[in-house]
Amino acid sequence: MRKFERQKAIRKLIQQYSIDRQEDIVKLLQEQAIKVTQATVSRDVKELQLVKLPAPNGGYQYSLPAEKKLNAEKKLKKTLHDAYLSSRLHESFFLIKLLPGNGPAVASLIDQLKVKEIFGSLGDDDTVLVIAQDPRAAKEVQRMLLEMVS
Amino acid sequence: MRKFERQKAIRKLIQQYSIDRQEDIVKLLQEQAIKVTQATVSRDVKELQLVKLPAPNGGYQYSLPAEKKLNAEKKLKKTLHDAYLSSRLHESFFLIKLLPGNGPAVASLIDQLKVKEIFGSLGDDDTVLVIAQDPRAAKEVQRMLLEMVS
DNA sequence: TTATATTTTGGATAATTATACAAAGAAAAA
DNA sequence: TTTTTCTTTGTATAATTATCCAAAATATAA
Repeated sequence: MRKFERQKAIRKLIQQYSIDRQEDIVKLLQEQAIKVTQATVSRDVKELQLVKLPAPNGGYQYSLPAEKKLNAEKKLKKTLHDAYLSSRLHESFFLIKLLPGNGPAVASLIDQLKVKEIFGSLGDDDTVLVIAQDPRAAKEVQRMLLEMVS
Repeated sequence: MRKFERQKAIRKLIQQYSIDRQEDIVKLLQEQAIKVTQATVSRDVKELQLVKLPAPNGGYQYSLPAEKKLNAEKKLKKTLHDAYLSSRLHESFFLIKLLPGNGPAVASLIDQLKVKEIFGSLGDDDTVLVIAQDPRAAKEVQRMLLEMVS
């Protein structure tokens, strides 16, 4: 999906550069051959819950909502990368098989992401069950999580 | 100082209500007999480093920059309230006497506030020395900290 | 496939926020 | 005190962001 990639790119951009205008995001995306308007970026900023943070040195800067969430994502990515074995999608469920011992941590990290499509997740020793709002949402979740593995 | 009180009121307001426009802050301040324009609120928002956070349920909401800072202030207030003995101001220095054992904690909490007027602070067992940018800043700091005691 | 529903997007603009400038106010100096 | 300097504020407006609406794109159903 185009949208998800773009949002990912936006997250990367605001971490990399000091950006204080959505128009600048538009320009930087164009350099990556991603064409969008400020209107779309505004929507993305909202969905990603990015904030325009008054910087300590005067001026402003777009920023991730909380370091927490960021850290959760980093850890999840790392853990998935290390412990991921396989996964299956069925209706609203996305089931992940992991190396033994990693289930609870991964389930907890997924919860911390607070992705709106995810209703909840739970993990036993080597398995995590992610429950999405509906089958379509589950597909989104699958895409998002598999993205992290690679 | 008028400004400091107003900013304090603003902080309180955004914690109490779900506010998504600076104009609403203006209105709510008026109910407290504090008259300001949106322009001033915009400056206050910047100084307080408040952010307009996209809310999880759609919509927006002004919010404190990080819970961290808030917690630090709460703890500091509580500790000062419990352990404060006396204080003195001299040039750029503000010296606080505390019940024994509270110095390090208070110094650390003051640092966490990241008030721009404060250059740094250090504490031994029962004393904290706050070093301000200059004598005027020190007065500000004194005012702010004594405010917390009461 | 074609038709239908859903999602995403851009254009235009409304809504909101930030700031230049000048004036008022407060502090410091004389 | 008066004068000078620094800070704070409002007005007006520039700059930026959010959203309405319609079109395009995408997915789902038939």
